[in-house]
Amino acid sequence: MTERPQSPTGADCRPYEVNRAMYSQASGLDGLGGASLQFAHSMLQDPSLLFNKAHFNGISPATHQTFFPFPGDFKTNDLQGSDFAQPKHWYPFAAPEFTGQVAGATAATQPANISPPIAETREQIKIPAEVKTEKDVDEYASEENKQTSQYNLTPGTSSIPTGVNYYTPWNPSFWPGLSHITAPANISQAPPTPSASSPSLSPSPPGNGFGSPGFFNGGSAQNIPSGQAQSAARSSGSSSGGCSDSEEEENLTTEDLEQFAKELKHKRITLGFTQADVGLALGNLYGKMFSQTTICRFEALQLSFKNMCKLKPLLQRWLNEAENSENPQDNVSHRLFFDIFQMYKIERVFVDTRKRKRRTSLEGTVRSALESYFVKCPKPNTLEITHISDDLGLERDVVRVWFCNRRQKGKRLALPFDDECGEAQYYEQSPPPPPHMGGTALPGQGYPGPAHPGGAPALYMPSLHRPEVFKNALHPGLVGHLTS
DNA sequence: ATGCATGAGGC
DNA sequence: CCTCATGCATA
Repeated sequence: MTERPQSPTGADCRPYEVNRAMYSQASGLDGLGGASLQFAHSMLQDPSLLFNKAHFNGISPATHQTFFPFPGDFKTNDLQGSDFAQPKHWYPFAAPEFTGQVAGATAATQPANISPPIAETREQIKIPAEVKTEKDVDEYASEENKQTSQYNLTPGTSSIPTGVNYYTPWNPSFWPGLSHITAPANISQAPPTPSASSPSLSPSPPGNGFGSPGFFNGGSAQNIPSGQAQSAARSSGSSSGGCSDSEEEENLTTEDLEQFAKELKHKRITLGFTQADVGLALGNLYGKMFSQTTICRFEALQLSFKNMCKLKPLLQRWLNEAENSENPQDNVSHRLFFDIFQMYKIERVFVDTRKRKRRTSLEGTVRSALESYFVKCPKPNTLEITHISDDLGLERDVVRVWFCNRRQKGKRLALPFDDECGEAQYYEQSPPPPPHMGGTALPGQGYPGPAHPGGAPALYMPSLHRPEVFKNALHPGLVGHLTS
């Protein structure tokens, strides 16, 4: 009941279709932005497109506006030249994380001229199909209601608003850029206070007038054929230090990485960028963007060595770019980018909304219990998993995933050893090698390289803080009464 | 900053 | 089913 084993396939597709429909319709509407719409649309589907300079440069402010008429207008009306002068409500949903994470956007003042279209939008947006997949959706929601106020992102959940209002806050900070860029002619141009360059537009560095150097540096960035950057990562595999490919074939050591990570973080902050900014910027430079999470992990050295090696050159380059270009113009680009990215996000939200399983939140007790089990057996087999899930009253899959993640985490923390023998073979704690259950020695994706100078987290902390739990965990039968 | 999830490759 | 790289959603 509580679980959503899997999403019903048929239903899943709906959202997609709906969206597509919306877009196409929009493009048909006016002749106004057919091309642009397509452009936008493509990007929405493949964000990487956004990051090619070529594309970007091609967008002129004028063109830009053509974006507006897209999602929101699928309704019909507007778009007549004059209407255009007003803030369009093409933006039905607010992208949540963007607000919170990306640019550290602090919702600030809201350009008066852009009144949050939300309300209107709401009405306009009627999801045609009425998303009947609600059944499922509801289930999701139902259980979630507890604390997931903002989680009701499901289109159709409550029948209404097609999932429009869930994302609470309409965050003005997304749009400040719009007022500037967009309106060459139409929008009465919110005289964005010049300085207002975006009070809220986050990436703006605190003390820096313009905030986004290097975000889109106009010329310097060479664009790398998007696939490359990433393709390499995975396939390269094998040998330890193998962070080959791409252009930078450096043989990085843990130290290098550590140092770079530090440098990156420092400079990044100095320049006024958020982790999310960097992730997006990478997209611009390489056609492959990364999330705040990844950047964060990189800085915290929480990625596998190999992964770090792969990303380092990219970040290095971004850093260079960012340090150099400091022209105001970048600001514009930046904002523009943000806007576009927004759309991308929007669609994603819309779409993903139905697909991704809700995030299970395990209680502390349960976590401890799992931890205990993990100590005993980091790699339980199917049967054991079943057993555990049973015992803890969890979905099997949740348990499985938990172990997967736990193992992964363990490996990440593996520390730097010196010597490139490559793989650090120690596997975190595992004190007494559990004789029975699965093997315990896992290969590991730890770091090779020389140990770090200052403080590296070499050790992994057993995360078991409670003796009691421990006790329970010790039950050979795997079934201890943890919760009681 | 991190927990849980997803998906592509591998066996 | 696992490992890995990643990311959404959260605390």
